Amino acid sequence: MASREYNHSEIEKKWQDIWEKEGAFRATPDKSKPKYYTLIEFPYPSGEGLHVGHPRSNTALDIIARKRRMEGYNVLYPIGYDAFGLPTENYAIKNKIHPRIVTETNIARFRNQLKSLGFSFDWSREVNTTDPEYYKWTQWIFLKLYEHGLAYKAEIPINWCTSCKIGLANEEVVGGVCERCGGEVVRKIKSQWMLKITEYAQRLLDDLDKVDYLEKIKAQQVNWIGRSEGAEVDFAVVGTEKKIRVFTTRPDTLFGATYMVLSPEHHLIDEERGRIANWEEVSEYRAVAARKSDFERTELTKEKTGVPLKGLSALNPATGKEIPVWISDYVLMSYGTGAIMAVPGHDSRDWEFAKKYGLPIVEVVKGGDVEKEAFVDIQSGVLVNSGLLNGLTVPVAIQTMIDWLEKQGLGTRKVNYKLRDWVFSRQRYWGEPIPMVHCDKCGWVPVPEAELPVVLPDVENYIPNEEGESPLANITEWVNTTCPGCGGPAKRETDTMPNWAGSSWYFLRYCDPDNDKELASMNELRYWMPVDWYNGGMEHTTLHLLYSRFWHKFLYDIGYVPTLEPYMKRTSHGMILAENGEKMSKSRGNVINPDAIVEEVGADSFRVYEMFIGAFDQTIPWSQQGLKGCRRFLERVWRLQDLLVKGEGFSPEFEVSMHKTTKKVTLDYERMKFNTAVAAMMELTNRFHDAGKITRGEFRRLLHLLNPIAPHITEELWEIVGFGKPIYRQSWPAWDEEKTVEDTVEIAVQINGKVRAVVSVSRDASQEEAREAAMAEEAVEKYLEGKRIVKEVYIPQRIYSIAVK
RNA sequence: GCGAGGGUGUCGGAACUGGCAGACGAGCUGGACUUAGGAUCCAGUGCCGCAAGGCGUAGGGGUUCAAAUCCCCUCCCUCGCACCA
Repeated sequence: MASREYNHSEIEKKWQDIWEKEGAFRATPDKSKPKYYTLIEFPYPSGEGLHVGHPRSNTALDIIARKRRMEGYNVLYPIGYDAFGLPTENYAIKNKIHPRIVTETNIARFRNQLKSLGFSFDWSREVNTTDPEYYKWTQWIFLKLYEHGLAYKAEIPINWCTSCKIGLANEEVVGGVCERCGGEVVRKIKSQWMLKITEYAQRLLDDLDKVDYLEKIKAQQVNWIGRSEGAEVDFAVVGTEKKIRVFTTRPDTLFGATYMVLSPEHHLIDEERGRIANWEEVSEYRAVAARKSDFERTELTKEKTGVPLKGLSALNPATGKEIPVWISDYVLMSYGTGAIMAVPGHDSRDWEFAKKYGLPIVEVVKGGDVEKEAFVDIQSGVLVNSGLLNGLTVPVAIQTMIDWLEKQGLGTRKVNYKLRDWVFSRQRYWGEPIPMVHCDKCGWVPVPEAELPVVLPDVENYIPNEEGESPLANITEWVNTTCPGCGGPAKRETDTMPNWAGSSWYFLRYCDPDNDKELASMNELRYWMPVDWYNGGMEHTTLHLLYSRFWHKFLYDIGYVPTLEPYMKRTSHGMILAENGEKMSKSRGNVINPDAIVEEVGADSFRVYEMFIGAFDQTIPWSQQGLKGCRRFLERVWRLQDLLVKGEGFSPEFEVSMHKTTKKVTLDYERMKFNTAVAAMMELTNRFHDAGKITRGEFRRLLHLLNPIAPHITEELWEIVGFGKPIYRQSWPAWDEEKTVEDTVEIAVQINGKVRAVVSVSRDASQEEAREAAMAEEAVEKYLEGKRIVKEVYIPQRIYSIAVK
C-alpha cells in the first residue's frame, strides 16, 4: 500500500487551524496545576521580517513548552512585539509614512510568519510596547522611579552628530562617525533623564547567586557591574583650601604617587583658572578632548597625551612632598572621582605617561624593575620606601594604609562600580513620552497617574530640530500644558524613553495582559512569576538583562512584584550566519527568508534543521543542503506508515532502542542538546527502514518524541494511524531504566591499550566470565603468546583491558 | 590587556563520570531505477598501505592498563569588556 504524498503545506495549515480553534496552547486560568513560564525575547518587528535567528530561540523553547504541557504543567509561552525604536522611525522619515502604520504592517507580517512556523504561543496574550494601554504602565513605572528618587535630570555628554544635528545612541556611532551620514560625532552636554541603577549595583551582583544563568552570562553581568574595592584619598592643593579627591584600588602605593592627573572635565580646572599659568595650552587641550568621541578617547588613542597645570601642585599625604598636577584624557570623568593619583612604578598606564613626560618613578613595591616597566604583581611584592608600610605584603599594606588614612582623616574605604547610571532620554519621536512636565515655578513635576498614558501625539515630521530636541518639541499645542502642581503654564518633557524601557517589564504584562487597573495583578504574578526559563540572544545578556533585573528589583521593593529576580534560568543561542560564514544582513543581500523555506520544505523541516544545525549555543553558518537532509528525514518518517505492523508494544529487537531513545531525547531536550536528540531519532528511523517494519507502539513512541520539534507532521501521522486524541493532549512518555541496556553487550578487549577484539558477554558478566570470553578470541591469544600479563582491568559493559610485557 | 568559551574527517558536528574516536547530517565515489535526475534506493567514504599492519582529536611533554576528555608548556580562533585608576 503506497501512502499518499507528504504534503507539508496542507498538513501544516490544517493543524495550525485546529490548534487555533481549540485554543490548544492557551495558558489556563486553572491555578491548581503547577505552572511553567517559558519566555523568549520578544522580537523587534523590523521591516525585513523574521530572520532565521528568531526561530532558533523560538523553536527551542517551543520544544520545552510543548514538553512541559505534556508533563502536566500549565504553561505560559507568550509572544509580543518590542516595537518602538529607530529603524521604524527612520523608515517612516524616509517613506513619509506614520511610524504607527509602519509598526502595524510589520507586526502583521511577523505574526503571520510566526504562525506559519507553528509555535505554541498563547496568542491571546500578545503585547505591543507601542500600544498606549501598554506604555501607560511603562510610564507609570517611570513615575514610581521618580517618586522614589531613582530618576533625575543630569547634564551629561551625549554623542552629537554635527551634520545631522542630532543625538546618537552609542550603537549608532560607528568608528567615531555617524552611522547614517558619516558625519563627525562629538560629545555634547545635554540635560538628560537618568535612572539610578548604580544604587542597585551591589544587589544586582549579589543576587546572581540566586539564579541559574549560563556561566558566561553571569560573568558578563559581573564584568559590567565591575565592582572594585579601594579607598578615596584627599590630596591638598598647595596654596588653597581645595582638595583633590581620588579613588584608588592600591592605597598601599601612596608613597609612590609622584604626580596627579585630572580628567579634562574636572571642576577644579575652571575653579582654579586664575592660578593656571598655561591656561591657553590647557584650554586648547580640553577643547580637543571634548571634540573626541568616547570611541576615540578610548579605542583609538594609543599614545597618551596630556598637559601640566602649571602653577598648581598637590601634597602627597603620605610623603608630604609637593607633586605636579596634570590633565589627560586617559582619566575619565565618569569613573571614580575624575582624578587619580599616578603611581608610575606600579601602574602601567601611569608608567607610560611618566616615561613620555619625564615624571619621576619611585619604586614602592619590590620585585620588578620599575625603570623597565611598571611592577603590578600584588602576590609576590613587598613594600619599600613606604614608611609604616615597609616590609608588608601588598594585601596587608592596603588594609594598613586605609586604616591609617581613616585615622588621619585623609581618606576612607570605598567601593566603586564601573556600572553607570542609565541614560534614559532619547531625542526621538518613536518612543514612550516621558511623563514629566516642567514648570518655571515648580520645576519638574510628574504627570499625575490618573492622566496616564501621556499619548504620543501625531506629528507632521519626525526629524529632530536644530538644537537636537525631539520632534515632539515642535508641537506647541502638545508641549504647552498646565502645571499639575500650580496650574500655571508649563511645558511637557519632549524626550522619549529608550528601547530598553518597554522590554524591561514585558514579561510581567504577559501574566495579565488586559489589566487596566495595574501593570499586572499580584494574584497573577504570584502564580506565574518568576519566568522559569528565558532564552535569547547573547547580544542582550548584558544590558537588557541588567536593566530588567533593576526594574524588577525596584518593583519588588515597592511591593508590585512578588519575586526578587525576574528570571530563574537564562540561556542563550548562537547566531546563524549566511552560508559563506558572513553575518546575515540586508546590505549584504544574504538574508535567508523563512517564508521561502516554509513554502518549499515546510515549517517542520525548517524547525528540525534549526535544531539539528549544530550545538545550540554555537554560532553556525546556514546550509541549504543540510536543510534538505532534514526534509529527507521527515519523508522517511512519513514513509514509516507503510511499514506498520501489528503490536501496541515494542518488538523484542527494538525494545532497548525505544527506551534508550526515549531517555536520550527527553534528557537532550532539557540540556538543549537538540542536535543529538534529532540524530538519535534519525538513527532510529533508519533502523526501522532497515528492518522493513515498525510496530504501532514503536511508531507511536517515535512520533511522540519527535512532536515537540516537528509538531505538524507528527500530529498528522498520529491521526492517520489512529492513535487517539492528539499528541498535544497526551502525557510525555517515560522510559524504563532497566530496559535501556541490552542483556548482551559487546565489549572491547584491549591489549596494551589497543583494541584487538570485540566479544559479546552478558551485561552483568563477572570478570571471570569476561576474561574467559576474551581469552577465547584467537586474536587475543595471538597477542598474549610469549608475553606475561602484568595487569587486567575489567569495566562491566565497557572494556576488558590487559597489559602485557 | 582582562574575562569566558573553543581547536576532532572535505564540511556542520557526535563521544556518559577517562573506557572501541568520527554517531547523525551534508558532500564525494560507485551502482540500481529512469527519456531525464538537483528525486528515490543500495554500497563505500579519517589518513598511509595490495595486505598484514601502522598513524590519527592544534603542537610538545606528562599521569594512567586506558586520554579528544585529566595536568604542565606553546600556538591559534571566537565572543564579551576594554586607559574603570
